[in-house]
Amino acid sequence: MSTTAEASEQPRIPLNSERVLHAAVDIADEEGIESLTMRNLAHHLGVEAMSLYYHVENKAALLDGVVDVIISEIMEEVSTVDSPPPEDDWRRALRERILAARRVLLRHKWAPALIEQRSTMSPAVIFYFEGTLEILRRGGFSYDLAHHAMHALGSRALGFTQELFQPDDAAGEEASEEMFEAMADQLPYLAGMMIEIAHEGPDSTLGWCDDQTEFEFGLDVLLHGLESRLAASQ
Amino acid sequence: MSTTAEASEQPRIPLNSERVLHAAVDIADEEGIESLTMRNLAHHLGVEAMSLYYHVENKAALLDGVVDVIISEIMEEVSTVDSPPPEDDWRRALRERILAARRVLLRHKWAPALIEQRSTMSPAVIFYFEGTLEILRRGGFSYDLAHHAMHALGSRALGFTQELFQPDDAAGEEASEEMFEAMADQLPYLAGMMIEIAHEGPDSTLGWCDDQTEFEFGLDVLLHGLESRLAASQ
DNA sequence: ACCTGAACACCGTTCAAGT
DNA sequence: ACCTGAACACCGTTCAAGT
Repeated sequence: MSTTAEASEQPRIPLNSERVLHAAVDIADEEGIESLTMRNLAHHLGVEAMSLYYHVENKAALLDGVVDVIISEIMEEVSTVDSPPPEDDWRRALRERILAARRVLLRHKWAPALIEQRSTMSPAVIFYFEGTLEILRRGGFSYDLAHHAMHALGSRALGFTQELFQPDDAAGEEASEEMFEAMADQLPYLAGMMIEIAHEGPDSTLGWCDDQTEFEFGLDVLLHGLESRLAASQ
Repeated sequence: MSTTAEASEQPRIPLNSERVLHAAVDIADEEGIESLTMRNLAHHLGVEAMSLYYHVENKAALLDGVVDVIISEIMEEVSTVDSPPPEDDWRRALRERILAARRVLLRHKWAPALIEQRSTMSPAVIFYFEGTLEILRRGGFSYDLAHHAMHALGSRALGFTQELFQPDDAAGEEASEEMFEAMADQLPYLAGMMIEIAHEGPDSTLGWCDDQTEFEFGLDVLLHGLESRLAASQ
């Protein structure tokens, strides 16, 4: 799948932008997004770096294309869930849509940061939000309230939220804990929380993003709050 | 303030890490974060690039230091607001704290992305969250619920949320609109929303982040939702 | 103690050239 | 139509050396 193409005698299959983009996703998945360089990508495809520019305008366009691949994957995943019609239960329909999107991002942990970074107004992203808006409208939201709701959801609508501290390796976690202990006497509330809450191991699922239960808690708080607004508007 | 130090006959004031970090913030403010390179930073300080490594371990440490400068500025701003004691009105106290933090980020629009990117568990960040947790506790939250609440707030607790599409220049906006119009017939809900909602000009305040009214809407929805949870827990 | 110059290993990208 | 090689203008960083 992602084996580096070796110099072989077989006639070379010509590249196309689709193959380039999927190879880019594979590299990000397996080696991390920081390894996604033009030179490394070319190497994986058994080609010189400069050849990529025939299929992709530049690196920025490559990254936009990668985001599109991920969003397309999200669209596919979202289309497989069979929620109740939004007229019956918009809250459940929206919730399941968002959790489906999240499932895809769990397979590509580097993707949330990239999606935010590039804030791409691509067709794929637009279509995704069209579907989200449809649920809200069919659930009874005015355009105005639906618009606010989508802003309030923010990146959560796509299945992720950037969590502040989430050490990405064990070393980082250890360092944080040491620092924390050194300051514990000046941090009565945090210290109290640490004592009371069983720090239940590495449940974090989306890299430096939140883990599943926290994501669902925050999502449900928002959905509940939005429901109040909807009720007040009707 | 940020003028490049010229070759002058005055005896050179020796650098220190504080001056380095503040110069770095100035560069990010005035030239954009992408202009914050070791070489450019050194040039602004009238020094060779290699000199910086005497005061800062490497670029990663520089960026962590820059984040700390911003968080310190937030701490200062937050300390100037005189909210009611959280025992009387935790919701207002928390709201005003968050909006104060946001005011600082509006002065450093590049900062939210950097803060997320580096997810630094620095003393400054920890102290900020200690203060947030204090409000929740004194407002009646259990440690467990307060913990969930802080996750639910996420980066909003620091005064920002990363909005998905927010074109950063006029050209980008125009391009998006063209694309949108080309697809309008396949996007009935988004098209309907566009028609109904007056697209009230460039109100966006935090770069590709949300504008002030949307931020407050989302914040209030969350605070309301959290209040429900609190009431249910008491 | 503080700063420098040359050099290295990387980037993305251009341009003219090959098949 | 598709790919390449050499070169350019950048990065962050090392290391040995200067004052």
